[in-house]
Amino acid sequence: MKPKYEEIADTLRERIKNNVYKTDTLIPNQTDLVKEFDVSRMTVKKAIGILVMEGLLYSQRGSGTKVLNRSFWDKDTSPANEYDGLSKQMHDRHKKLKSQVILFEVEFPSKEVQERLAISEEQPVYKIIRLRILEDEPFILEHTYMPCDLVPGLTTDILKDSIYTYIKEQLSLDFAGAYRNIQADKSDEYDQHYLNCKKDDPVLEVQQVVYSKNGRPIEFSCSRNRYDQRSYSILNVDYA
Amino acid sequence: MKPKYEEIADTLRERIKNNVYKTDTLIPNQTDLVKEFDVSRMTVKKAIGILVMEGLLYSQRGSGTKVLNRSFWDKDTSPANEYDGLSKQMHDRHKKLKSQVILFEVEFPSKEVQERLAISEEQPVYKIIRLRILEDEPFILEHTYMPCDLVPGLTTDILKDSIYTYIKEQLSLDFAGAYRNIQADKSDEYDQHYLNCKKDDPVLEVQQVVYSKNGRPIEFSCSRNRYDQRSYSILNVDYA
DNA sequence: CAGTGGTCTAGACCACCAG
DNA sequence: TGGTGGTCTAGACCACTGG
Repeated sequence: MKPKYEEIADTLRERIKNNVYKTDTLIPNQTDLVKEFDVSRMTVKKAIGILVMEGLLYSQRGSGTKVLNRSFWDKDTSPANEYDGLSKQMHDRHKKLKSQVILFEVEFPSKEVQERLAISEEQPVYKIIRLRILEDEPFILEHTYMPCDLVPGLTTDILKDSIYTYIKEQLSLDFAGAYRNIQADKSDEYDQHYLNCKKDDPVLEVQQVVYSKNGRPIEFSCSRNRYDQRSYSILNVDYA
Repeated sequence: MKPKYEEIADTLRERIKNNVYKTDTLIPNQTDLVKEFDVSRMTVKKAIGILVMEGLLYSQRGSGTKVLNRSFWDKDTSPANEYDGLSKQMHDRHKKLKSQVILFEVEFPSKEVQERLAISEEQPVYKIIRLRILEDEPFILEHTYMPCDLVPGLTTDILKDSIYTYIKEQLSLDFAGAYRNIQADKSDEYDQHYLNCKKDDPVLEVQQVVYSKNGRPIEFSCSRNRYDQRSYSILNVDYA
């Protein structure tokens, strides 16, 4: 059962997308929305707060809540605050994503992996290297580590499809959040070979640790992105 | 006057920093905090929500609210969701930052700048190029555009110091949020000259648009960062 | 000035996790 | 089963914006 404020947020989001609430106009005030949805004002406000965070609305005390023009971001960039997996992201954009499994094995974790996944050296981890191919062009070279006990039953078939879908739907594990670090780097021979890039092409490296809702890190990964194919975007709003 | 929930959030943050609430232990439950601060539970919850967003606390229904171990992020990375300006960020870390003004002029905006700053072609903008030097090493080459009418009275002296301090303290303008895009790029001759980097060194490029609280974009800038000196970090939490 | 959103209260019920 | 945090209400007062 979804909370009411999420339902309301979904409804409002839909209205913005369908131009029921037009860009640069004010949406109905909170008292009217209270009447329409028959909830208390705190609930309406919380729903609006979500859309403010998403950059769709902007509230100003004294004047009202305005629909923002979001058109010019949302291009080919990846929102750096989503971590639902590449498969879903590309599926939503109707892009064709394939994954080539380069390596899939089990090992004891190195010092760094132990730290990132907060596990001991005796807890085995999957080590996965995948090449993600977008519209038949090499795109991202992805090194992933996951604790075996948290993600049992992984197979090559799953890796070719979507790990995240498997985790969510088969294992019923939810994500609580993620920590990411983004930097530029020179490409090494490995990158050049798989990403099919030139010797002096840089790569965009994204390291991330994803946490599951029970508090344990579920994934540590390092993505080497073709510099000309991928960029990250971040929207930041001073919470209202 | 700060809202109560911010005051409480500050207090709790302080306690975490001072180890009054220790890592991996539970903080007092919300009913106890209600008694201590003599506020309603909604207010306590909102305060906790802020710290959850900051990655300091983790709440779980049924068990309590735990202090997280934040130690291993927060190194030399820059949080990608702060935009208080480099001067403040480095001052907070006790790093010595200097700025060399390479260009400071006024012009009519190009098509791209018009779009980003949401202004017409007749509204003049400042065009600023600064080299930011950290601990006597070139660090970032920064191209900035700002609408003249929003930021009147800019001088070279201000540019050498901190634009953001000037905007906040002298002009009393507050920021509402920012939008950023991060990507890797090859360095051009301009970068190589000023950042003192090699021909095959990549750069990390960050474009950003900062919005003021009245809703207007106040800055459009493009930072070219030395790839070996700077990375961005993002913490993402599914709002609780 | 009227109207807006921001904060806050004092309750209530519910979903979830532990022992 | 007892205790936790998550949601929600029906009010209230305040701060700010705009005419």
